[in-house]
Amino acid sequence: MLEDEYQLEYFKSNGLKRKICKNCGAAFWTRDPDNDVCGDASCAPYSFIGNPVFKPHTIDEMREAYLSFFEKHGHQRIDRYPVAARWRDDIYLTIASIADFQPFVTSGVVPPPANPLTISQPCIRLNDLDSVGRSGRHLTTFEMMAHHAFNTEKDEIYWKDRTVELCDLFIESIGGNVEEVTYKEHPWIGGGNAGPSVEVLIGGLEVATLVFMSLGKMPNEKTPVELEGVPYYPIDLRIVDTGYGLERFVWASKGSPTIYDAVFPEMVNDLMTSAGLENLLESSELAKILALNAKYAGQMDISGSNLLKMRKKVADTIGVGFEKLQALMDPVERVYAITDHTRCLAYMLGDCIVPSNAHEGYLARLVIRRTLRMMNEIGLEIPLNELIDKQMRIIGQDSFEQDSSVIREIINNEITRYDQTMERGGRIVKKMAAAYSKKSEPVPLKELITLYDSHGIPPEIVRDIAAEDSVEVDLPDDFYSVVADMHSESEEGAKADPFASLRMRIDGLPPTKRLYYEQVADTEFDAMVIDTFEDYVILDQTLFYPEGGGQPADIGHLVSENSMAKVVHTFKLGEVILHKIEGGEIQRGIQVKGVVDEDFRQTMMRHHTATHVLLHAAKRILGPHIHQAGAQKGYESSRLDIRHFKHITPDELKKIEVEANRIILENRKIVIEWEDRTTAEQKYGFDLYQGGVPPGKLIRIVKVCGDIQACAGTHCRNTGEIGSLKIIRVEHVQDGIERVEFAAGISAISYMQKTEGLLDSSCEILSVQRENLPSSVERFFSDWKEQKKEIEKLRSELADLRIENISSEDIGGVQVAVHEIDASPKELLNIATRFANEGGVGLIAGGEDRIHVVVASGTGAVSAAEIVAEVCGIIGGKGGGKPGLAQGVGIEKEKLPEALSRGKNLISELLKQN
RNA sequence: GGGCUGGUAGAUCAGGGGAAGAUCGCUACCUUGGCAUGGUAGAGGCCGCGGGUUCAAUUCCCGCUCAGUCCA
Repeated sequence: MLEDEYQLEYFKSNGLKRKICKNCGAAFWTRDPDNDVCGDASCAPYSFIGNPVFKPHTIDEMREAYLSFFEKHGHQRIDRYPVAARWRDDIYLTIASIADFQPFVTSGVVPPPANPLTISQPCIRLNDLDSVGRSGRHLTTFEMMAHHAFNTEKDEIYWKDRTVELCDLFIESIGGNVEEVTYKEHPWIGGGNAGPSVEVLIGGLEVATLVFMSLGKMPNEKTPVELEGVPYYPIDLRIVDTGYGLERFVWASKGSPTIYDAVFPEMVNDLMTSAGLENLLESSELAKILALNAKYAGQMDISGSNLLKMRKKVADTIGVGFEKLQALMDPVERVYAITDHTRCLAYMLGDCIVPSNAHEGYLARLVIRRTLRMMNEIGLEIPLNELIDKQMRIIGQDSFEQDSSVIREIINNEITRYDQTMERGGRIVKKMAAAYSKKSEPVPLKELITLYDSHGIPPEIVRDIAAEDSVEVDLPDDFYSVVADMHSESEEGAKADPFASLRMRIDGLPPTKRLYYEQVADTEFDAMVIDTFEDYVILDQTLFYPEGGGQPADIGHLVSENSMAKVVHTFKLGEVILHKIEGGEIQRGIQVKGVVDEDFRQTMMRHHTATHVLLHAAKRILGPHIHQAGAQKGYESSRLDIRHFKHITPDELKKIEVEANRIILENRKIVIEWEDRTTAEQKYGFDLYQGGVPPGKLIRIVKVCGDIQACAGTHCRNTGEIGSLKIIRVEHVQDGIERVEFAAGISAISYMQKTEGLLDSSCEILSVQRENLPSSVERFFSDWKEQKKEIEKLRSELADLRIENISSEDIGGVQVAVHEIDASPKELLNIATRFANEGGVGLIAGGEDRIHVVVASGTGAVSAAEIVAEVCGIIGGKGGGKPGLAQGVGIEKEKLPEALSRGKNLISELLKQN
C-alpha cells in the first residue's frame, strides 16, 4: 500500500510521531506523546463544542483569513467557479474545488490558471440530504477552501512536506494549537485517480483533507501500486489537492452546539422567531441536547433508521422521554435544514440553474420542494423568496449572475407548480384511501411507490391524508432507498470507445495543420497525404472543418493527378484530422488538391454565426439569464437550446427574430482572437464556455456584437454575411430549456418558400386568397361541426319516419323485424334498436360494397351476437357484439336475402324454444 | 439521458373492442314577493396527433406529441 508515502521529513523534524489508533487501528501522526487515538469523531468525541479550538471567526473572516494566508505564501487567489459545473459532462454540480480543474487541467492538457493557486469554492452535495439539519454538521452547501499545486518533472512547485507545513502554519495563524492536531493516514481513491492523503483532525472534528494525487488507472511504463486490488500507475502531473471545510473551521472557532448556529447565526435566529421557537433559543436544555446530538451524530452514520437509535440514546442520556425529545427536536431540525437549503438555493439559482424535471434543474426543484414541505410543517409564514433573497444578501449580491427579480419569478412558478402537484396528488390519494378503506386493508408499499415515483407525492403526505379516512399505510423506514434501488437496477455500463482502433492507428502522426481558421473564405487548398488506411485519409494540412461544437463536418472532394475521391465526413481524434472518403484512389505520399463544398460550408458558417446572434438577441429580449444549453447546426436549419424558466411566447419569439435581423442589418464586424485562457476567463467570465470548454492554454475567442464565447467554429466576417435569419419554431425540450429552430441565409429563404407553398396549396383547395385563409378555415370547421350535428338529427328523424313503414311480425308474442334498408350503418343501428327498445328483435342490413348487419334484441331469448355471426358468415363476413346489440359486415350482396331469411328462422326458432 | 403516470364536455374525472358518461359549472323554464335552494329541460366532445390490428378502435399494439413525476 502507501505506508512509505507518509514518512515525511516535516513530520520527523517537527517532532510528530506515527501511532496506531487503539480504537480503529488506523495510522496517524501527532505531536502529543500521550495521544493514542486517531482523532476522528468515532474514536475521539467532539471536544470543541463549548470549547473552541480557534479564535472566533465569522464565515467572511475565516475565508479571508485563509485566502490571504495563502496569498502571503506565494499563491494566486482565483475567483470561485459556478456551483453548476457546466464545463463538466459527468457531474451537474461542483462538488469539490478540484472539480474546477477537471478534466483538462488535471489531465495535463491545459495549464492551470495559476500555479500554485488558492480558492474558496462553494460546493453542493446532496448525497446526505436526510441528515442535513439533524446531525448538527451536515450541509448541502459548503465552501471548500483549497490551495492547489500542479507539479511536473520540469516544474516542481511543492509537494507533501510543504503542504503539511502550510496547514500547520495556517492553523496557528487563526489561533489554533498544532499540539492538538492529528494527521490521519487515509489513502484516497476517486475518479480514476489515487494517492496518499491525510485527514486533518482537531477537537474530534475533521477540518481538512490533504490529498496528493499521484497515481492513475491508465497503465504506463512505471511500476504500479495496488489499491483495493486495482493497479494504479504513477502519473506525470502530481497534484496537491487540499480541501479545508470553511464552515467546519468557523464551527470549531465558535464551539457552538451545531454547525448551523456557527454559520448562519442571523438566519437561525430569525427562523426560530418566525416559527414561534424563540424561547427555545434561551433554554440551556436545548443547547445541551443539541451538543449531545451533534456528538453522537459525529460518531455514527445517522442515515435511515439509525436516526431513531441515536435519538433514543440522547433521550436516555439526559433522562427525557423519547416522544418529548422528538417533539422538541423536529421543528428545530427543520429550521436548521431550511437555513441550509435556502443558502443552497441562493447559490443554485444565483448561478443560473433553472428548475426543471431533468439534470441539475431537477436537483434545484428537489431542494425547493423539500424546503417548501418543511416550511409548511413548521408553519413558517415568511415567503421562500424572502429567505433566498436574504441568503443572497448575506453572501453578497455581486457573487451572483442571476437577477433577483428573475429568481423571485422562478420561485413563484415553482410554488404554484408544487401546489398543483399536491392538489392533484391529494385527490388521487383520497380516492385510493377510499378504496383501501372499503377493503379495510392498509395501503400497500407498491401503491406508495407509484404515488411517489409517478405522481411526486411523498409517502409522509400520503400517510397524513390517508389517516383522515383512518386508513393505515405500509411505510418502511428505508422507503427512499427502496425507490433508489428500484431505479439503479436498470443501469448500464459505460460504452467502449468506438474509435479505439483508429486511435492506435494514428498514434505518432503529427498534428494536422488547421487551415480553416486562417483562410475562412477559401475553399481550395493543396496538401500532402501523410497516411491513408481503410476509408480514411490524413493530410499534413486541411481546410475541411471536422465535426465539433455542434457544427457538422465539411464535405467535398480530394483530387489527385489521376483520381478524385469524395470526402463524406471529417473528424478530429486528438490533434489529427481524419477525412473519410468514398471512391477514388488516394495513396500515401502524393500531393492532392482539396475542395470543400462551398455551398455547404457557407451555409454552416452562416448558421454558426447566426447562432451567436440569436443567443444575443434572446438575451436582449428575455433577460440576462439567458444561457446556451446546447446547439446543433444543420444545412436546412439549425437549433439553439436556451435556458429559460417559462415558455417563450409567440410575441417574444417575433421580437427575438426582429432583433436578430436588426443585428444582421447593422453589419457588425466579427472579431476572432486567440487569447490566454486565464486572462480570457478573468476578462469575460465563464459565460465564455456556453458551447463547452475547449482544451488548450490559448483559446479562440469569438466576439459577435457583444456576445463573447470560446468557440472553435467557422464564422462569417461580419453579421451582414448571414443575410437573414428566420425562426422556424420554438419547442419545449424539457422544463427550463427552450429549443429555437431557425434557418439563416439561403436556407431561410428556402424555408419561407416552403411555408408559402403550404399556404398556397391550402388556399387552392379552398379557392380563397391567402389573407382569407384563416377565416375560411374557421368557417369550414364550424360548418362541418354544425352539419355533422344536423345530419345526425335528420338521420334520427328519418329513422323515425322509416320505422313507421317497416313491418314487423309477431313471433311468439315478440315483434320481429327483418329487413334490408339502404341506409348508413348508424341509421341501421338506430332502426334496429327501436324494435329492441320495445322488447322486440330487429335484424336490419344494408349498404353497397360493404353490407352492414345490425341486430338488436330486447328479449333475453335471442342473442343478437349469435344472429349476427350467423348472418355475416353467410355473406362472407364476420360480426359480433353483446346479447342486446351486435354488428357485423359482409361483402357478398347476392347472398343477403338468403342470409336474412336464415337469420329470421334462427330468431323464430329461439323464440319458440322459450 | 432513462423509468413510470396520464391526455375523454368549460373544470374535476369515471368508463372501456360493439349507439360517448357522471359531478360541478353554463343556458332556459318551473317553484318564491325576492334570495339561498329545490325541480325540469337543454347547450356543450376530431375521447391529444399519426399509423397498425379488427367485421368494428375512444378502448388493444406501435410511433409521435403535450403534461406530470421519479432517478442518474
